Amino acid sequence: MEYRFNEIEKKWQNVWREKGIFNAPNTSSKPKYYVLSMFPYASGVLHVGHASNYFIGDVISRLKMMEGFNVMQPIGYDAFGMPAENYAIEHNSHPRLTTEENIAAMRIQFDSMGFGFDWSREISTCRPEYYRWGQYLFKKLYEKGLVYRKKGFQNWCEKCQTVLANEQVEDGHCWRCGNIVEQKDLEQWYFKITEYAEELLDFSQVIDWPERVITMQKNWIGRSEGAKVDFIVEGTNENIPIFTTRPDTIYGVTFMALPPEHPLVQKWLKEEPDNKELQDFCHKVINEDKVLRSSAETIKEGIFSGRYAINPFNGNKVQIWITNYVLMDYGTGAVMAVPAHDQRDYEFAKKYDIPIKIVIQKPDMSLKLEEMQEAYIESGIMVNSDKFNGMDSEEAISAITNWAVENGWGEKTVSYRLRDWCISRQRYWGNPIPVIHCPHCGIVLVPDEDLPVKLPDNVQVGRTTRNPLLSVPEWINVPCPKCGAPAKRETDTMDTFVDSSWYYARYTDPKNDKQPFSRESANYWLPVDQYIGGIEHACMHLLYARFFHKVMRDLGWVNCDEPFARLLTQGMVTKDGAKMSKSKGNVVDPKYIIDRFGADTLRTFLLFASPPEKDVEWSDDGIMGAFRFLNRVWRLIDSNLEVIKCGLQSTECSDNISEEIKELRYETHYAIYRWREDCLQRLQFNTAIATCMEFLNAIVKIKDPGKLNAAEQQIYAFACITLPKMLYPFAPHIAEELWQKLGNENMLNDCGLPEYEEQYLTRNIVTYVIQVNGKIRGKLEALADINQDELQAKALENENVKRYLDGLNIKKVIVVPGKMISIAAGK
RNA sequence: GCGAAAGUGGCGGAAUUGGCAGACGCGCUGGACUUAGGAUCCAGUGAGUUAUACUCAUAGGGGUUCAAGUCCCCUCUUUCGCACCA
Repeated sequence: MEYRFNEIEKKWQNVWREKGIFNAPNTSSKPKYYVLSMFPYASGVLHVGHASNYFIGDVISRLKMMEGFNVMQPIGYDAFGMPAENYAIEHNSHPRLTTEENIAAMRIQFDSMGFGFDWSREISTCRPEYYRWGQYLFKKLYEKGLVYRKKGFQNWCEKCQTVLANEQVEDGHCWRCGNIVEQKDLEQWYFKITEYAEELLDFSQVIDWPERVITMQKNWIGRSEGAKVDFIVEGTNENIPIFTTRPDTIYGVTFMALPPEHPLVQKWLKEEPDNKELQDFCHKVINEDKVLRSSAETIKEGIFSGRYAINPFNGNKVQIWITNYVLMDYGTGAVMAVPAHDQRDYEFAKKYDIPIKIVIQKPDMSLKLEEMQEAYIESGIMVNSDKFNGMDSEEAISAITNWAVENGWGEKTVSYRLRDWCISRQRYWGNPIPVIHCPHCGIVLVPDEDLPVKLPDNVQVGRTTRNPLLSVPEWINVPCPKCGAPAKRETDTMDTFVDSSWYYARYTDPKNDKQPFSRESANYWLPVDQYIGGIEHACMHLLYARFFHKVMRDLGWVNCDEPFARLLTQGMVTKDGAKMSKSKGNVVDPKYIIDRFGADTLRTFLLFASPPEKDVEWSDDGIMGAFRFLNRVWRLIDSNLEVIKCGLQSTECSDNISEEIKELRYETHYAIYRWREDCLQRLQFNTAIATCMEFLNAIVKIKDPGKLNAAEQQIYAFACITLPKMLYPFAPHIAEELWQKLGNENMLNDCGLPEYEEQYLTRNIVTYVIQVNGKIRGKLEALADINQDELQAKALENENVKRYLDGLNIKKVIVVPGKMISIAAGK
């Protein structure tokens, strides 16, 4: 019978569904294992690139089931957001409809690929049953003081008509549409992720995260230790706190640098409305592109404020400059400028003829002001620094900080590059922020019993460039929940990254309508044992989710410290060297492949082509290779069915076994051994599949199994029945079919992992390589347990070896048991 | 500029602790067979050389070692991340 993949795949997909084998119970005698692949955006189409991500999770999930775990592998949809809204606009429809249509289409696609998802846990972030709890979480965060509103200059994408978080700005462009990001002064909602900065730097509770992701997050959070020091504005009692990582250079301060956004500068602007130069400069800088402005290549500019600050350490009076190179939202938003020892300050001082003062000398004291071409930023010996002179500058950092603390001028502090997370978006298709603005009571949270704040349906998306919610007065105008006075709903919706920051926890209890999830479910399943997703989320989703998880822990909802114990960042599928994408027109539709070769072929090819974390280049020829392989497996078992079944029943234990079959027995157990290493220890599925192929080649070498004696048939049958087991995680349909054909009544997820026997992992005859002075000069076959002297003697008898030893004295012989004999010889 | 990872046949990729470099697959070459298929089976396939023998070969150069793709030093290239964060 030929390999009818279409029939087989449908058959088993139905069986799996009917038996519900992938529906994980929330209680079990088995240990739990939670496998999760980052949920897809509800775009309606899965190309093979998406599919390959989920195949990795599916392999792990099936392996863990075989291993005896209670495995949960849920799936859902990230369904809010601009692409869905834009898609609806293009199709002149409503995102609710188009999104649900998309989800239905994706479900069919997922099913056709044979995924073992627990469909009973399916979620979609755009459904009120889900987003209701996102609003509830927002309220909890608000109550904990982790939510605030702030007016300020924001990343704004004109095309998407919304603000963007810093993480969503890539090289000055919108991460979604590529439009140039502008600055707009807006009042926005923030989550205080910085409150958790220190803990987010701690990765001690994750097991197997790629070092790369950890480094990226650490850099993104950007912890700097330093000091805060107060400088007083001369003649006033106004204080300018500065943050510096180099307190050792404080005697070298020759000016102060403030950004135009600094509150003091803003105050001076009000005091001097007629100072045109000052007004113009500040206005110009504030409106400059933020990204451009914060680029190292931008020319530093500034204007003297006419005011002076007093250095508390020496009483020196220094000019206060307003500049374009200081950022308001880092540190204290003010810099003590030390041109001699900071390159940026140096450039600025040179340009505006501000004095430069050396306070750190090179160890050889060779630093001269006249010869300086750039700032000396290394450590050295303290000079011109009063009582600290002669001290090593590294030591001076703490000495000077302590001195400031003792005198009440400053303190030791830590600054982070990480900014608070701006979560408001001026778009319709997102989770409404559950807030009502009352003219009397101010910001009022929507009471729990009124949740969810549902998105109004009667919205014409695309009619206006403004937030469509602004055009629904019956939705906006509500009585204040506190005082009953006419009030207005918040029209901002939440960043979709909020929705995806806690979905992994919702899966543990997806139908709960009393709370986001029960503690029991969450604590049973969490943390996610294996998370799988793209590296592009290193500083976005993965950081946000860790933040949310820690907040939920502090709310007492979950016990563990981290959401994702192990993380695998999978590579993408490329075609013609580029990432598959609709815009590039290089997508491959899985349906096309499945119709022609089956899902098992698609899975096998993608998993075989490269290790999971590396990119895979799409190859039509590669598909053929995988297809051929599965056909060979099919033919082997299908055409030897009777012999195998007979062998399986045999209990013959005679020693009358040919060398050929002994070799097969060795190959079988060795294949199992390697497969287990690759699958369970290294998660290297490409080599696990290669092992399956080699194993098949080894079995096929036995030409006429019908002629084997009973003992041999038993070994042969064991090999043949092991192959479907090994194939199951990768090509589950064909594996189940062959398993059943061989007379098994259970299912493969339930039959345990293939087991090897230690005694068969060694061959009795081993090939030894003989090296002379590091070069291979011969080989010999010997019994594995041969003694060393005998082996050495045999090696020296080899004709070719003799030739190369001619005229030389043997100096040393090294025997590597079971592998080689290395002879070192010389004159 | 700083940091990290990587560099192996025509291609994708193997090589567990330093122990036969190129597993497995693709492609290619030759052959068999035929039910002419998107077949299948057999043999070969790093380069070089009169070769069952040898030489060279894991980006390049040096080193350690009986033995190096693997360890150490230098150089080059590529990819990724960060890049006025005081």
